[in-house]
Amino acid sequence: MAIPPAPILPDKTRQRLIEAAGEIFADQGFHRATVRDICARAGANIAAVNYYFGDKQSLYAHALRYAHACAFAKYPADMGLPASATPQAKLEAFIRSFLLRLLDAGRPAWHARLMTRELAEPTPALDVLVNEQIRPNFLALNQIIRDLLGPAASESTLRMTNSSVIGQCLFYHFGAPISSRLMPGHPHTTADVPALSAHITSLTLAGIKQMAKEIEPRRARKTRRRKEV
Amino acid sequence: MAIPPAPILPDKTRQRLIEAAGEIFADQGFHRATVRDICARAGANIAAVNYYFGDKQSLYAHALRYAHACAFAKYPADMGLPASATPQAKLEAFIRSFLLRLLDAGRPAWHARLMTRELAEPTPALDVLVNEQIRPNFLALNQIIRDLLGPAASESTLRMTNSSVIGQCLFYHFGAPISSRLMPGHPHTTADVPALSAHITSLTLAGIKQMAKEIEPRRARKTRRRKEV
DNA sequence: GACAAATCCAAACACCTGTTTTAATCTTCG
DNA sequence: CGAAGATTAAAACAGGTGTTTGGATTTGTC
Repeated sequence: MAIPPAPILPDKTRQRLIEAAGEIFADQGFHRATVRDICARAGANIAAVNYYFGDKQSLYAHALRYAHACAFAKYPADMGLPASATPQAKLEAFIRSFLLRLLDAGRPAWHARLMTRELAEPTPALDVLVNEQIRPNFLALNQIIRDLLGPAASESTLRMTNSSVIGQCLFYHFGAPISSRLMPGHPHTTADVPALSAHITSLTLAGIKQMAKEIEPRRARKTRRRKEV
Repeated sequence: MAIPPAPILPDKTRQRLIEAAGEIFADQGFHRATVRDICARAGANIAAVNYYFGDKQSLYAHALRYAHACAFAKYPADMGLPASATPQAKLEAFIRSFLLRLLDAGRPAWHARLMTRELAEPTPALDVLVNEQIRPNFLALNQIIRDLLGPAASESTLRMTNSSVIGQCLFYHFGAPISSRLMPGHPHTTADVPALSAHITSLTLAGIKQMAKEIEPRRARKTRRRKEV
């Protein structure tokens, strides 16, 4: 279960296969990527993938899980914020870590690209990924937004606001093929993350503030009079 | 250039090939889809794709363009709004038409799925699609948001707000594989579009309003005093 | 150093792919 | 009708795929 956070063990063939697979699956896709290419890049024989993983699909599943674990290890969703932080700060941290994972071009840069492919064509590996890694993250965001919206907000409002946050973040990776064609010369990197996360956070907070206001027009004045911290 | 808006000509092999191709490419992906499957579904011989389109890639390009044209013909971006409508109304129409194109499960339901795959792995066909169909739509949104933000807003603010709108919309199609696993039993259809577009519009407008306020703290009072229509 | 297990290797297997070829059939129209 | 052209059909082609095999090599352990 515990996956090494700094996984540079250049000697182990199995590990080299996982990393080569992540890289090649990410920019070729599952079907176009060939085990021959993967083994060549890993410096291993063609039979190695069968020896260590059984088949190509299983190797893919391992690569996907590994990439995600690396990305979350590098940029944890709470960015080290204490539990006592304000919901606003937590939301900003969530968004920032999300964007960093999506835009980082560092070591496991394939993480986001693998995810994109998984969304275009889900494989069985997605189910375990959602349950093991995505769901806890999702629930954390849910709680942050619930704190901001207040208890009076409906479940559907909560869900939609959730989707708005995630959608805004994802677009900076997903939409890249279109953005780069519409506006060449404006590729996004981790250097842009502070500005992007500030924008998404403030836009979302403004929306949430208005929703909260619309929802509880006849609540006790007291709760409305105290401006949020 | 003009593509028939109601393209049910059951007899023409070429047209049947395009439609079968759109369907199969959409749920198999370019590489996994086989010309044998496509021809079988179209009731044509294997050599037909070579006869009519030259090769598989060219057939794919035709199917992609056709699907997009159908979707925009069914749900035009301005939803029939007059040019004199308020920017707020135009924004709502843009978002609503966007969501309808993404969530419609009607005849060319492959449109959005083909697009998802194109984003995961762009092909040469994406370049012409962006230039012919996506760019005009993008510029229209740009203008709407510029009208809402005011002339003082920076280009980067404009771009980011743009991305926020598109990202929120796209997520309801893109994120479906994850949403359906996180929250089974809440699939989105065109029936949800009014609620979704209302949410996205109001959240975005609240964000824009606040940005406009932050940008021009020392402008002539007159422009700020008149509430927007 | 010797034995056994783990690992690696080159080759072959069985299958599926997009594409082409060659001929048969249908359509069009003088 | 009947020839010219457009369309369809069946089969084969050439290449690439994941996977398996059986033996060589390395590694770990006494």
